[in-house]
Amino acid sequence: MNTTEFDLSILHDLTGAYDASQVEDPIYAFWEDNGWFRPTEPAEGEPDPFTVIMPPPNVTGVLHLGHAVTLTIEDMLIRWHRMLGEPTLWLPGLDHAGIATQSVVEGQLAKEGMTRHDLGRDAFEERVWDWVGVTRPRITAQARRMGASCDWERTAFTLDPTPRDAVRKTFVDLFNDGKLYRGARIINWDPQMLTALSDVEVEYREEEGKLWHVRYPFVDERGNELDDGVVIATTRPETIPADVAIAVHPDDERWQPHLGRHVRLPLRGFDRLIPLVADTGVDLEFGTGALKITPGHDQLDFEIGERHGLEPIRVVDWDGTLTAEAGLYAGMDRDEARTLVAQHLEEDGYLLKTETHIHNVGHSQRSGVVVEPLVSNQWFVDTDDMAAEAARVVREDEVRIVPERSKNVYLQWMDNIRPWCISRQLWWGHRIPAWYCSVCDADAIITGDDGEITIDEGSHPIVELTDPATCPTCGGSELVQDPDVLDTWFSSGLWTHSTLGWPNTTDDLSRFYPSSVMETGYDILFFWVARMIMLGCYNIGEAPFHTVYLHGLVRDAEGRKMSKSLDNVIDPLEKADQYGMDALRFTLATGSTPGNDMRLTDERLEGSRNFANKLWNGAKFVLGEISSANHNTGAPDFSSPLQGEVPKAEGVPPASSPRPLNPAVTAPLVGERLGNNPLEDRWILSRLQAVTDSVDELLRQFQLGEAGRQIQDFLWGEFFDWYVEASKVRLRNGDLTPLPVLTKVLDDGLRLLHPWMPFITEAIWQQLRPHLAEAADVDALIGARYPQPGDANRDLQAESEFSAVQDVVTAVRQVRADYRVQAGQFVEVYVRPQDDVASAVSASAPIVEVLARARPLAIVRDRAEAPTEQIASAVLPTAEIILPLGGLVDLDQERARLNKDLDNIVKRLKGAEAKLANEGFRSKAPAAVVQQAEELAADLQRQQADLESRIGALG
RNA sequence: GGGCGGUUAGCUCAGUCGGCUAGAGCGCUGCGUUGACAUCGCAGAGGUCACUGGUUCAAGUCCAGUAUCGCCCA
Repeated sequence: MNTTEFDLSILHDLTGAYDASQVEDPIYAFWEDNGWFRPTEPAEGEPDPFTVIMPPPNVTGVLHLGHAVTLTIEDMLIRWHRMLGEPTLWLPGLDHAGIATQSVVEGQLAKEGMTRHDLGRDAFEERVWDWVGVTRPRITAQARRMGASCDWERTAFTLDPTPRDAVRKTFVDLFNDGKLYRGARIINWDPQMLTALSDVEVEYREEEGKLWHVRYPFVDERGNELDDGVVIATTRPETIPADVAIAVHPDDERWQPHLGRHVRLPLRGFDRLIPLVADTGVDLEFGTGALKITPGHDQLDFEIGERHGLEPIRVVDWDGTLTAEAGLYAGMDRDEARTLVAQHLEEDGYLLKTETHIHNVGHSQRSGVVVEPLVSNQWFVDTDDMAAEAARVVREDEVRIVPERSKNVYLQWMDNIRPWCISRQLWWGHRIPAWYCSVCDADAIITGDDGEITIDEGSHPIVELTDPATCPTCGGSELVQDPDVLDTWFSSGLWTHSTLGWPNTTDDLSRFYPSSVMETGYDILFFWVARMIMLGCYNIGEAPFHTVYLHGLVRDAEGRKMSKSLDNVIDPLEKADQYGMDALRFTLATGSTPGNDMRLTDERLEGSRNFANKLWNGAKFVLGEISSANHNTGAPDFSSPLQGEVPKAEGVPPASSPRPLNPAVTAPLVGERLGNNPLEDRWILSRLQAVTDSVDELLRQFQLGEAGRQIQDFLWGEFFDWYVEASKVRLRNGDLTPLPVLTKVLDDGLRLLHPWMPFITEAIWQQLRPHLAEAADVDALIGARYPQPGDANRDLQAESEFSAVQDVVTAVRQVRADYRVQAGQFVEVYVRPQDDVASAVSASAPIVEVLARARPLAIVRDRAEAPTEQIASAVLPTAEIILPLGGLVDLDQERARLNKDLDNIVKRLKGAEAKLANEGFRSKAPAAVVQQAEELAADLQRQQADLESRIGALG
């Protein structure tokens, strides 16, 4: 690899607190310049590649916290696998986002007092491309700041030539397969954007409306109105002009005798008679049990209408006003007409009652206006077969969904799928590759006043892989292309393979399809994940990824969803400026469990920043010690201890001239040598191994948050709080033997943490690298090997022995704090350890002395060797400690302290004895559990006796 | 209406093989500026794990139901 040496000088000015702003950008450039983001070249016998296709952010706008979560999680997975030595590909891209981008640009035009129609289609498209030219680099720059280690050379855009070809090929294949057709069906219409929407682009919100109870009178043979009739309850009286029937449930006995009779539309200006039909789609419980059937403006009614051969009537027009079919209400707005219709019904005596009613109203996801279901000529994909296959691959675990519960959500949706409306009346996107002959389809091609065309019912689309030149029927050459564009999700649905070169057969496609993990938010499970699985299976014959990982949403401190209208949107880059990108990433990555939402607060970001700072300073200590050791042995030292007084950049050696290393720092820590190391060394290395094992397991289960928390707990709570402090005892005596341990734990700790906090770990590791014998072949932490699980350094005895030492230190500190002993003052301490830890405690006496400020410190075999007067004491599971504090000791206070401990011990002993007295426990619980309980009871008994005698001695 | 999730310390959340004296961070109380770090250290207080019942030797954890908050679908 052609290596760019990392310039250590950027770190020289950093003193005291860690300053992310000086580190992150140079580190990112260092990785990118050295080609770390590219997959390795294919090689014989290489491991299976690990592949992630990035969910393409919209070219509109800026990256938000949702993107930050996506990029963080994917980057972590990629970095982890890269460090496992697998070929990794993380393929980035951008989505043209038809409706979203178009509305942004239309908004810009509006400010200039223009509409897209003023510009015309071509000029408008050009205008959008200009805008995309601005946003694309902005978005990729933001992703770089977040540390995304994706392969920018493979960046894809949904409107690039290859994805265009993929769209064309899929459209043609589906059409020839009979799975894609043009037809008049009921769709969701956005009366503001003036386009059709798919079902999933409609958001239902509960709103308070009214339920009008309206009587539709029966008529006699001569058409005269009778007194009785059918009462229906409706929320939309303005659609009465579009009513074609009344439906009741076939099991509803009330209406059995009347089926087939007709009622009259009770509205002024209408004399329409409509039949009473029976259909199982009617809800017996709702309203009056009778339903007015308006196939032109309701999904369910449309289906009922189809079953009964009822022709829809359209009374609501594209712009949300009423059509000529609405009689005297024509031209009114929907809401206006509703009020007036209700008023007329009341005046005419057909309105029986009005009640307030909470119901779900569909709104356009994009414009927010109430959608109008109406019958329209659109392109539909018949998804039944594809959905069946897409359901199968998930049901049979060919595709695994994390968290598991989402599997049911997915399957339920797939099993109830409906035709997918894929045409949009927009200008920005993939133009539908269908043409119409201006001769054969002359009736269907309608040219509006503005010169724009629409295609009416009964057309004969020409769909071919290449643009047709002539009509296959008449041979005419005047062809008109379909004016609509495709649903953006149609092209995103192909993303898993169009980005790899499909429909061409490419090396990337065969090497990287299917990808390993598809990671995205659970909110686009239907929009995107479902479509990718359907289309991936359809086009390639194999599901597009092995695992779907769905993350939760980021909410504000109050748990609210972020939205522009609430003005509670948190900008990830602003937070990164404040706290550092590593801190933001760590917070997002450890803030929740898979699939659960999280709240982002400044307090949590502060905590992560503090952790980064702790790491920086802990590393500073270790590097400083290594550095001075190298000075002492005469080895040349070019490293920076992360402080200001170090040699400047010219001291950095070229990579080709390795420095001599101090063997005290680099000698391997295994086998006999480790066995002879002091307890604290064996303990921390065992703990390191335990954490490594656990992290490996958690990562494999996608428990990224828990894994991150465990690394943090280990580094801060064990390495820095205990081992580093303990190591100072030997180091201050001129004993350098802790150095290899400090080096090893720091090295592995940085490796473990790298996927979460890539910048700071790399920055520190670059300082550490010159001291690592085993890392000579790797220039960067990003490419170093991830620590692997194993047993070599596990030492359970060392863990329990050191735990006893920790208990002694903590207990001494506790007594000191209770008696307000001055923090810096050393006090005399006697420790009477249990036999099984006695030698370990004795050997660790120097550590106890320093960490507990216990001097002189005596390790004794029995109480007779320690003072008995004016003492404070504590009884631990593994030891008793005695502090002769002289005048500080207060008999009442001491009695209270010991009694409190005794109460606790007695309570627990009772519990333990009750458990052991239970025959069922002894016979059914595993032997190890029983034995553990017995040992615990014995310990507690001894502690009880010790405490009682201590209390007795107080008089 | 159907489905899913949450309910654990003052707050935000972990606790994914049932074996626990239920943890962390923040906040709070006391002490502290000790040669990596005050973005810090040491010590402490604080919980009937929403409720009811069940399974089990053993339940925060499994099952059934209830309450409540939230999400998805109709």
